[in-house]
Parts: sequence; structure tokens; C-alpha cells
Amino acid sequence: MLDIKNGVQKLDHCASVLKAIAHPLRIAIIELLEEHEKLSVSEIHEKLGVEQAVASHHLGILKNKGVLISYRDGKNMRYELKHRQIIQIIEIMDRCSSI
Amino acid sequence: MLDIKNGVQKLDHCASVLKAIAHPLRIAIIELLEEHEKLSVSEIHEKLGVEQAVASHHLGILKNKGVLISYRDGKNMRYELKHRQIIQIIEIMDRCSSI
DNA sequence: ATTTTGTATTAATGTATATACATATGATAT
DNA sequence: ATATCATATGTATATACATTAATACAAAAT
Repeated sequence: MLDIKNGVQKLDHCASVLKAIAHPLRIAIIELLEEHEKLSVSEIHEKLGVEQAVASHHLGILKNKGVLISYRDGKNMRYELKHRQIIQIIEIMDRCSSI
Repeated sequence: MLDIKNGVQKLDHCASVLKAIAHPLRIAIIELLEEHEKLSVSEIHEKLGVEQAVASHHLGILKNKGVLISYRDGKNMRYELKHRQIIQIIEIMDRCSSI
């Protein structure tokens, strides 16, 4: 994805990434990956108590939008945060607790 | 809104506020209010070149989710950021430019 | 080559969100 | 009281998202 964006493109892109993050399960995934660095789909599906297909689906969305990266490790896929700073977004939300 | 939230509630709430922010026009509004502190609906509708009803609609969404506050000032409504830290969310997104 | 384990995709349905336009409400001035 | 300016709401249509369940694909082990 190109780095030079005009105003409208920048807004659209920023909105679409934020929209990807703005889902309870996906926030939970991001928080898990803050603690654990790299996790497989099944680890996430177990830790969060959601079906495997659901975990994979939401991981796919986060990866598509560039929030996560993934690579194969044997029969597992390992997912991790592309930019650890993304965690700060959730921290800010927590801090604005009266929101 | 209560401050004590269990895990699921916290995730849901965080997601719903982020979802409110995750829209190009609403991000533009937040950025405007970073520069200007207090703005009326018509100032926003002029500065952003969108219809009055559109501006009011999106301001309403941001207010509902607690991102903005508003008060009447004569025949105008003035909107401002409830928590200026919200701006940092957009700054983080900008910084993760490769996303 | 078949089975097992881990992951991704598809299709179907329901729900939510966006957009555009028209109209209503509220405050002020005349 | 009514006209005007500023803001909000309602309705309709289109689009996008979420959710579930079933199924396909990929790698490894037997």
C-alpha cells in the first residue's frame, strides 16, 4: 500500500483500518497478541472460546487490513501484530473511561 | 455510563466507540475539532463541504457514543471533543503509515 | 495413499450502517 | 405572530457486516 495519500484517501484508509479493529472479538485478539507475541489460530480459538472458523475469519479481516501479519509454521499459521503501537489505541480507549 | 465493566462489556463498549470514530467524515470532524476546539454544525458543514443534515447526523453519532459534547449557544449548537486524547488514535494510525 | 490435524473459504441469512432527501423543531429577530 | 436562520429527525433505499454451518484445502504423520 502506497505511502503517499491525499486527504480523502487518507481518511478512507484510516477509517477502514479502524473499522477492522472496531469489533469486540478482534479487540480481544489484539489484546491476546499483546501478551503473547505469536499465536496460532487454534490457540486463539481456544483462549477466546470461539469456533475455529470464527477465529480464522476475524484473523483474516485483521490481516487484510494490515493490522496483523502471518506466516506458516508447520501445519499452523502464526499471527502477530504488524505494528505493536496499535495496542495504544485500545489503551487510549480504556483511559477515556468516561466515554 | 458506568465505569466498572466486566471483560465482555468492556470489549463491546470499546468496539462501539471505535466504530463511531471509524468513518472518513467523522475522522475529518475530529481532526477539525482538534484545530478549532469548538465548532457549530454550519461551520463544520461549510469547512467539510457536506450538507447540513449530513454534518448534523454524523455529529449526532459522535455525541451519542461520547466522543463529542455539545451545548447550545444562541441559535447554534457548539460541538467539541470530550476527550482530546481521542486525537492520538488518529495520530497512531498516521504513524503506522505502512498499514 | 489415506488419515489426522490445522486452517480457510463458501453460502445463506439476518442485522446494521450509509446516503440522500424531505421535513420538522428550536431560537431569535422583526 | 411570523419569518428566518440553525439544527435535528424521519423515511426510503442501497450497501456492507456479522453470524452460522458446512465444506474445502494444506501439511504432516502413519
